[in-house]
Amino acid sequence: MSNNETVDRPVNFIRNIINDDLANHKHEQVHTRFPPEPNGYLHIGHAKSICLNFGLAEDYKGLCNLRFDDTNPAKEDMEYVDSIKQDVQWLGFQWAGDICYSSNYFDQFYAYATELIEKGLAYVCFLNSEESREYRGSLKEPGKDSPCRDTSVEENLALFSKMKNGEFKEGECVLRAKIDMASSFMCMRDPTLYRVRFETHHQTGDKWCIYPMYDFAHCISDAIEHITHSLCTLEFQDNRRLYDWVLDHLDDFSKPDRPHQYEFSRLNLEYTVMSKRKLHQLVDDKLVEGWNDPRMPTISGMRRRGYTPASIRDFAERIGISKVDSMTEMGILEAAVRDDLNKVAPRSMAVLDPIKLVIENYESEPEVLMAPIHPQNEEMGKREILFGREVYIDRADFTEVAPNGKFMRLALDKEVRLRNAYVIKGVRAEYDADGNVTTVYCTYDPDTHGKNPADGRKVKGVIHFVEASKAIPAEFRLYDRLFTVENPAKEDDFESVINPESLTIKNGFVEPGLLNSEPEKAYQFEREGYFCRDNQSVDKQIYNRTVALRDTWSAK
RNA sequence: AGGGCUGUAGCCAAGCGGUAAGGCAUCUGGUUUUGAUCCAGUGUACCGCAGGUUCGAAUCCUGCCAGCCCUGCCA
Repeated sequence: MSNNETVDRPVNFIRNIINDDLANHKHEQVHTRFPPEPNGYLHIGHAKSICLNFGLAEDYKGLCNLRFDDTNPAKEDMEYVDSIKQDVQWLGFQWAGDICYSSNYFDQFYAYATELIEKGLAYVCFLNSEESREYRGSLKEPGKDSPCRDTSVEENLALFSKMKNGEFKEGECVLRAKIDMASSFMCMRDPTLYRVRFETHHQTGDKWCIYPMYDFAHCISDAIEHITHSLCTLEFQDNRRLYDWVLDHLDDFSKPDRPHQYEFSRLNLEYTVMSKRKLHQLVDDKLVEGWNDPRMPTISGMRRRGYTPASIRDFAERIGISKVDSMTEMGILEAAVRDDLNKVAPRSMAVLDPIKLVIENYESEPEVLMAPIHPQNEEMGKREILFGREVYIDRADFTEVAPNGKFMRLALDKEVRLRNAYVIKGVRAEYDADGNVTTVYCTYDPDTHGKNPADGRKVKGVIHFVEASKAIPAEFRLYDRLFTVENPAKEDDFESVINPESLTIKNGFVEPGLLNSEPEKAYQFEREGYFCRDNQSVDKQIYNRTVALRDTWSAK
């Protein structure tokens, strides 16, 4: 690659392979693909693969296809193809040309299967699934040949044609590759290439009643699309032998520039699950609101929660690509969002757990004050906030007697600054029957807006507030990890280890300026965290907390 | 004697025979009208273990140990 055109990315073993392939002119242009099966929603693990495949294509000025690996109509649905397209685009990537479907190649797969039969490399097998399993042998013992293994080419051709024409029932027979029943790779013990399924396919309707298996379809799809580097996760390492076998035995593809498969480790994130099966189960069992529940590791859930495409791409870059079976800390993801949001999120003030604060020496009507939208970025401008005799502050920001000299919040007879406004001093507090503070009374120093007290006294603490008369009531949804253990997938019953406090709802107030806040748009509620308006309840004032601010204090 | 992979600081991850990058986390200072940000500093990593080759090994060889994956007509 030419130096000054490329982005400075962390190196990884796949980039090393590509660099070699380009240097040796094995390929002239990089062509990758992201090949999801449309049988569920995309999650952060898919995002890792998307960023890898599309990122490689971008950096090497190559191409990346979006291909739906839709060879099993029984599990697939258009709902999923639509959401997958949306998620890929939302992440900021554009596929090369039209969307591809493995099902586009059904005619070609059929022809290539026929080629294998003609070469004596595939046969129709009538063993049922139990028999087939017995014949396969075990990890330590070789399998034995199917009685159908010696059927003549002519007979096999006729049989396969009958399969295609619907003359066999589901499960009655399959097309198998004739490889080696004693191979140490289980996937090479005469693997199934085609099975009979009387299913309506979301793309091809009822045209077919036989469908190719992944191992047969995937390598050929890659080859048809001229994919150069076929990247997948570690569990397909053994399957690579079959990938190579199929392409090497087909005249169209047994060439040096055919695609090759390379495997990297999938993403494991602490305190969540990543398998589609488990995610499906959470949705089906109504343990979450849906695929787009903000606690889900799905792209749509994270989008609703307030994660940005940039933060997810940055996360993918931070964790890198390797073959190590690893467990990534949530902290890396959180650091990535905070980094992005800190730069772009307008600041605002919201009180999540309000108590009333009355400023006894403030007699006039509420006044308008100007506050920076971003304290480190003047170009973002200023916003109007209200200040008046009655404001809301957070319950956690007041205590009658400061516990120690390091306490930076409001206490009786102690001064603190109301952010973007004046310095106040606690006078007295009122409590309800349960002993909870209801109202705090204070006085303010009118000469402290935008400046420190003239007499030089230092006021260290700053707390946020919302003026009461015009405050907009709002609901705040605070999210915590979905599970209580680092690796819930290891649990016998992962649902038993769900965090009962993964969602906490608070009712408080936001600034009037947020009346028409946009769903999914990030705000920093100062001292509280990053929030965005919920995209599923736009008529209400509901804010999802994306992530709290980094907290180096409360740990004590 | 099944096979395929992987083992570098708490986590992620460079390194590919010349004497251990970087990020996250941690901790310490400084700045600060967010206990945030920002800035500066902060890690004896017996490079899974044990041998061997070499002037020199995380890097090459041998043996061992640990973890993950493979017996769907799923992908």
